Amino acid sequence: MHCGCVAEGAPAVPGSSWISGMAFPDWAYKAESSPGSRQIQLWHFILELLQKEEFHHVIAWQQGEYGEFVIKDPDEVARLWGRRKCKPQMNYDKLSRALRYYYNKRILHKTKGKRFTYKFNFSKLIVIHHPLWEVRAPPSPHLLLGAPALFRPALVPMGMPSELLHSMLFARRVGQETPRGLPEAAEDKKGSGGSAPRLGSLLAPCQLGPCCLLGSPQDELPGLAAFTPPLLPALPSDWTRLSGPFLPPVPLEQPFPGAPKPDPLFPGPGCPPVTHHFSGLPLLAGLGPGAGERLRLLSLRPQWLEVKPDPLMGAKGHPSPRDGFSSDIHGPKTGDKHPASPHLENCRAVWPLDPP
DNA sequence: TACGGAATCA
DNA sequence: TGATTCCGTA
Repeated sequence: MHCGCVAEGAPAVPGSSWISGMAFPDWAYKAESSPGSRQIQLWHFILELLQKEEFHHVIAWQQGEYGEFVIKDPDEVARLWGRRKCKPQMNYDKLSRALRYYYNKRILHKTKGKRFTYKFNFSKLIVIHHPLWEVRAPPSPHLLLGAPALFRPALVPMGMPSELLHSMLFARRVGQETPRGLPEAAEDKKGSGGSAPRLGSLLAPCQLGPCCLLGSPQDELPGLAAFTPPLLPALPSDWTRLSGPFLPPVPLEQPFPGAPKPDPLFPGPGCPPVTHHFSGLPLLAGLGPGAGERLRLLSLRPQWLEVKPDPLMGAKGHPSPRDGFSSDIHGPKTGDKHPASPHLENCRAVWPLDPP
């Protein structure tokens, strides 16, 4: 599908739920799952709408419920989605069918009893796509999403509260801009393939594909490979044990030379053909209220590292087998053979695809 | 309103 | 693979 679509500037609305500093990983655009196609996925589109203040009248986060959102105007959301996908016949019935497919994937679930209300399972979104992160890059806590060590499954038990992970994801509210970029990974169902998605793939001029971005100033990012984060002091190898802020201070928004200007939000009527080359840097959504503040509380030894019984997990903190991977909790492999470097271009993360 | 099967498409 | 479309059922 090709659309001559577009992005528009992000709402620079103070106090809005917009949280930048968050990047969607490549798998959000099914680069690996659908070779040759990098169309936006519905759940991501939903996130995009949610992060935009101007769409809060049609869809918005449910106050007090992390990851839960309400479609206030189903028809309008469907219309927007149809517009994005150049499917003028789209309606809520069809859109909701697509949403229901996310139930099985546990990306989303329905909030029973609440009309047009769904809830994201952020831990699934992030973790299930990265079941065996093996990072060949130094742990870089200042690169929240570029710090796979923080998100390797071993550190993110499936029982980890979604809202906590959610909080971790939206780092900007900590008050610091963080170079963004979430490592790519294969779809959870793709076990083989041998592809090794890497951090640092370049963004194309159209980051989400013209069709795929609502846009924001933060969207004006070059590829990670082209982005050199500010130099930061090397961390001690046992930084994960340290207490203190979850993220070291990082200078605010870096200028990104050559970054494309945001485009209009949606494709024109003709939906002209466009080649999509998004490689993983659109911004991840907004979030529920208070998450940013919660993030402040995160330390380098987050509470969830302490194994707690979880309804979804066994008493030992293991997830049910259907979660597909071990939840063994151990610290990040620091040190390894890779010299620490604050430069993203040195942060080539390679992880195997999902286990069978 | 919500769910999910089935066929189909790109 | 991720929808899209249609439809029967609850």
